[in-house]
Amino acid sequence: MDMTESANPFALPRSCSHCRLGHLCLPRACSFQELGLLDTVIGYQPPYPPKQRIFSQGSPFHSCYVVKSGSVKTVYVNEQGEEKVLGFYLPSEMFGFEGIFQDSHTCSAIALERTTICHISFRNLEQLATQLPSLQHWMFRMMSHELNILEQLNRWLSQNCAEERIIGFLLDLSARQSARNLSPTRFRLTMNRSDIANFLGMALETVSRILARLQRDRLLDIRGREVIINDLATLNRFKSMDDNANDGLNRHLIGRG
Amino acid sequence: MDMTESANPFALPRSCSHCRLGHLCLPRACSFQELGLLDTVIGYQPPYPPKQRIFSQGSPFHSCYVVKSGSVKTVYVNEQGEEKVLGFYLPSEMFGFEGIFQDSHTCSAIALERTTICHISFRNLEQLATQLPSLQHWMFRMMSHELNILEQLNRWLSQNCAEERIIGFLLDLSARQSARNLSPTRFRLTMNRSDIANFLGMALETVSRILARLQRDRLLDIRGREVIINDLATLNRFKSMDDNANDGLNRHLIGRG
DNA sequence: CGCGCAGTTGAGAACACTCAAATACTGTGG
DNA sequence: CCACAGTATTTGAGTGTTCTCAACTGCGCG
Repeated sequence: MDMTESANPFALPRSCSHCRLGHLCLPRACSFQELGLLDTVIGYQPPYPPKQRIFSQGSPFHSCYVVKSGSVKTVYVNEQGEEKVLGFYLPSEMFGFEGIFQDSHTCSAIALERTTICHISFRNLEQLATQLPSLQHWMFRMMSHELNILEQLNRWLSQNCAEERIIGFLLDLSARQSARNLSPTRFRLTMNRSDIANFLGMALETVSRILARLQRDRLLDIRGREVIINDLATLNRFKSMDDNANDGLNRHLIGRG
Repeated sequence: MDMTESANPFALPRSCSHCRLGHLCLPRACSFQELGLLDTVIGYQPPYPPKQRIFSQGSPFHSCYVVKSGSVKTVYVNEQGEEKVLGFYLPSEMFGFEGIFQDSHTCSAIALERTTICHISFRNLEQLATQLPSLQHWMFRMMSHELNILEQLNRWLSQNCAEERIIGFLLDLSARQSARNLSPTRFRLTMNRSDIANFLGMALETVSRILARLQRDRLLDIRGREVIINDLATLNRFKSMDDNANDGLNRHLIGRG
């Protein structure tokens, strides 16, 4: 215990100033002098174990959240009890501000694995934002970014066939890996087939079949949840049928931040 | 010319303080004393004729926009030149802040009929927001609202069959009519079948066929673009298969604000 | 070692799509 | 005011992607 942050990804960071993800996160909006102020709005919790909820649909909105390590899915449950997976969040990605509007969360957030989260008091963040115009602007940009991602996802889901959606999903994950300096061609899916299918609006059997086909065509290798992308170029050609915008921070081509 | 605002819906308003849509719009965020400040960030233009663009995909982002009268669609065009209709906007509804993130618009906005628009300088609005915390909060809420709408739309598009999507679309329009004190059961579609189909992610023939079926079942009457909803209760039963959130301001059940 | 969950594979059915043609509207000019 | 061109909408027939149901395999954990 008490290892340095870089040695133990689950260690609680002392401060935003020392966070390795700072270049992708709130500190980006602040000058060096302002960085200390961020720590006044951010809280830390011990890691969440797999399947644990960070917040629940309908619960009061107090905070936004940033994934520090691990991954998270957000889920909406309707009156019939049917689940809809709304998105997946990887380290440095922020979620929870869907709750601002109604002052309560419209979905639940659930850890997909052992996951560390920074909690950002929204009330305090808002107050700080009135004093730091660059922070205010950064927040508007983040929310606008989320809008862009959702619009792109809408396009994706309503215009593309099952195969294109799956390829887009994998390439999105790949790009988000890259943004964090991880391999864009080798990674582990932290969600199961059912979550992927639900997120992409198709049957889980379809996901399975299409992944098998892509593997047969040697475009990728997938064993369980381990993915190795063999032919990024060809896959990109499938995908680039649609995309030309929203690459501002080299994140989230489709899917969620 | 120079008629009072209520007599001529296309007359340029003198100020937000006198706008009939104030209870649904920015003035809602301001105290009486602050109302005057709003006028410093808002500009007016002569009405846009049908099919005219309010802004174009890729153009620099300067303003957000509110529909004062008429209606607007937003459209994304991909590399192949295929269009995707992203949303429809009715009076009091705000659009354009998808452009904040990249500082340029990621879609085009096009008037569907003769339409009056209020232009809100975003730079000025941001500056004003640092001085009026309630305005800042209102903006966060509006953007969060847009997120809610898009997430709901995502759910709708990926979980529901064609018939349910069309019913949801009509009921959404109906609810938005209500919010402006117009009849929820009789209204005119300002977009063509192709736009509806594109927005809902289906073929226009499917829209046509399903509307014919709903008419045959006496749930509604539709002649061209004139809609009369006969059996709101039954239609709602179809739709309420899914919804229980996002009714905060009694607007946009699906579709866009 | 076996139970349970996750994932794969197969067969048949259904919904929505495409192509094609007919009909109804809209706006314009004579 | 009517005729006409062009567009919008409806309707039909056949096809295809994806879904559902069902059985089977593999993996992890107690």
